[in-house]
Amino acid sequence: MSNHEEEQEQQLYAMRHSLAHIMATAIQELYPEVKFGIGPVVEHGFYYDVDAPNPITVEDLAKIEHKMHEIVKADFAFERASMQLDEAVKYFGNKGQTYKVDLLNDLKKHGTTVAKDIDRSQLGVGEGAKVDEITTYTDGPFTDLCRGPHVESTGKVGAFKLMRVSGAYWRGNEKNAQLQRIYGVGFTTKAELNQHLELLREAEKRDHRKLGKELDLFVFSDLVGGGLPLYTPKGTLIREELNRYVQELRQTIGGGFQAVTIPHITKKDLYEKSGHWKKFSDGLFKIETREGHTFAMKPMNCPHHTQIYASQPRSYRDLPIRYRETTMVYRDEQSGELSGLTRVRSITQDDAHVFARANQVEGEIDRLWNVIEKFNETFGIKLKVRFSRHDPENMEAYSGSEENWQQAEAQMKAAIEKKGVEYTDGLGEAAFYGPKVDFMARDAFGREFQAATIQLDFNQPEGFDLTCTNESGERERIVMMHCAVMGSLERFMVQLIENTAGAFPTWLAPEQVRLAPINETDAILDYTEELRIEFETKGIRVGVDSAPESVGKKIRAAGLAKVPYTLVIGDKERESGIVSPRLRTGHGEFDGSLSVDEFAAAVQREVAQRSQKSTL
RNA sequence: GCCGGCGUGGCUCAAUGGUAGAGCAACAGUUUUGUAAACUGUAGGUUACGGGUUCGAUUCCUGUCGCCGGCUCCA
Repeated sequence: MSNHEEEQEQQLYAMRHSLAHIMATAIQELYPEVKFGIGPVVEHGFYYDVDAPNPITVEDLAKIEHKMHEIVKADFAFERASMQLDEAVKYFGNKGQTYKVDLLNDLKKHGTTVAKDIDRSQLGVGEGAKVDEITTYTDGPFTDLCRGPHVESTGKVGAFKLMRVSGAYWRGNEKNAQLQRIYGVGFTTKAELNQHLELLREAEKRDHRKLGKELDLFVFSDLVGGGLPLYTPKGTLIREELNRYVQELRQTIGGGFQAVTIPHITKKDLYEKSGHWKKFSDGLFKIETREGHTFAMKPMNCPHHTQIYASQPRSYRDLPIRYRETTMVYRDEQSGELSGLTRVRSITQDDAHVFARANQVEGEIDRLWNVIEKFNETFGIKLKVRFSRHDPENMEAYSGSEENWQQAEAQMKAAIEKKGVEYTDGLGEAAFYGPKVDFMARDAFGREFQAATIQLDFNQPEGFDLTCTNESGERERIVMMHCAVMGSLERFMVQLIENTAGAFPTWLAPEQVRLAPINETDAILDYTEELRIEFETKGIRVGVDSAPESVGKKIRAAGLAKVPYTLVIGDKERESGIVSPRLRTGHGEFDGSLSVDEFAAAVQREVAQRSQKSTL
C-alpha cells in the first residue's frame, strides 16, 4: 500500500469512527435515557451498541439518520480532552452511563493487558499506555470515552446510511444484558456509498438460498425441520460430481486414501472417550434405546475411524494409513444459528483421517494442502489461510497439556511457513483436540466462514491409545490428521453457487445441453429424440424442451436455467447433421456451426478437463 | 438460545376489521414458430399453524413453528 493509500485508509477510518459518535450524538438528543456501550469501526462502516428503554425500531433509524444530518450540518468540532481514570468513572457515573463505567472499572482492575483490542480503542487508551488517564472526545452536546482518531469536525464525514438494528450481548457474553446494535455504512463520497449499496443488491441475486430454489438444487421442508436441506436430483448430481473430483485428487496427489464406511449412530461411550461428550454434549442429537441405553447421532467421524485403525496392531511400515469417507454428521445447532446451507444440522463432510507417525506430519499436511489448493484452483476460488491455534489463557477449553500444544503448533506452523503463503493468526480458534489450518471463504455478502480444514490431533490418539509398532519393536504413539477439502458439501455449494451465480461449469451443470425443437412436427421431434439418445449415450446430460412454444421463449427458458449449451433443432439441422450451439451468456465466444459429433466431442472434452469456460 | 423484523397460490408481489387480486409458472385450446417472453381460456389460497377479542379476523392480541438480520456458539 502506498503512503497515499494508507493516508486515505486512515482518513476513512476516522470518518467512520466519527460517524459512530455522530450517531450516538443523534441518539442521545432523540432519546436522552439511552445508555451507550461501544461504537467501533467495522468493514464498510460502523456500529454503536445502545441500551434504550424503548427498543429502537427500523422506523427510528430514519429519525436518527435525519438527526445525524443536522449534526453534520452544525459542523461541531471534535474536541479531545484527558481525564484521570477516577474522575472519568465519576463523570460517566453521574451521566448514568453504566456501561462506560463498567469498561473503566475493568480497565482499572486489569490494566490494558486484558482489554481486547476493540475495547482499548473505546477506552481512550493506547496500546501499552499507562492506565491512570483516559481521553474523551466531545462533539457538540455529546462526550464519549474514546481513543480517537476523529475527523476535525462533524461536517467532514462523507456519505453514510444507517442499515439495520440487531441484538448484541454486552461485551460479547451471552450472560450479560443484550443491547441493540445499530449498523451504518460510511464512505468518502456519495458515489462510493451508492456503489456499495449496488453491490449489496447484486449480492442478493447471487444468494445461494435464492438460486438454490430457482435452479431447483435443494429445498427445506417445515415437516423435516430447519437446517435439514433436501437435495433434488439436480443438487444431488452436483454433490456427487464434486465429491468424485475431491476423491480423484486425494488419489492422485493426496497420497492415496482408502474408503471406509461407518454407521451414523453410536453408543455415548465412544464420545466420552474422545472427549466430545464433555465438550459438545448440548450439540449432540441423543437417542434413548428401548433398553435404556443412550446413543447419539454422529456429530463427527473421527472417533469411529479410530476404531477401524485400532482394530488390529499396526506396523510403522504401514503408516501413514489414510481413510476417507464422505458422509453426513448431525449437530443440534441452535435455531438462530441456522442459515441456508452455510449452517445446517445435517452436514455432509468430505472427511478424511490420516494416522501417521510424528515425523510424517509435515509431509502429510503438504499433500493435503495440495489437494485443497488444486481443487479450489479449478473453480478460481481463493481462500484465506488461518492458523487456528489454542489460547493458553483458556486451557479449560482444550484437551492435552500446554507442552503438547506447543509442539503440535510448532509442527503445524512449520508446515504453513514452508508453503510460503500469507496467513492470519487464529488465536483461540483451534479445535479442542488440536491446531488447524483453516481455509476461510466468504459468502456473497462478505460474511466469512470456514471451508477447507487440515487439523492436527494428538489428543484422540492418546484417548484411544492409538499406536504402531516401531523399528525397535516398541509401541509408539501416533498422531492423527483430519482433513476436509470442501469443508462440507453444503459450504462448498454456497461458494460454488455464489461465485458462479448459478452458471455452473459444464462438468457440474445438471443439464449440459438443451435441445429446442423448432416445432412439434413428427420429423423434427423424431430427429430431436435421435439426438437426445446420441448425446445421452455419450454421457452428456441433455434435456429437451418440446413445449408448444416459440423458439424465442425456449431460448429464454434455457438461459434462465443457465444451461451451458442450447441447440435449436429444425429442418436445417435435420438435413445437414450440423448444429449451431448457443452458449450461455459469459460461457464463451463461439458463434458458428459444427457437426453433431464434433460438438459432442467438444462437450466431452470440456467435461474431462473440468474447464470453467467453453472450449469451443 | 437471545434481540429485532417477517410469514398472502409453485414463484414475485397487491389488498382489506366485512368471506383475497395480478403477473410468471402449471394445465387446456388456437398458432407450428429460427436464437431471451405468441394468443385465449381453466384451475390453483382455511392468507404458516393453534388460541383469544369481535356480530364478523387474513388484518388486532397471544402462543407455536419457520424464515431473515445480528449476537452467542461452531468438533
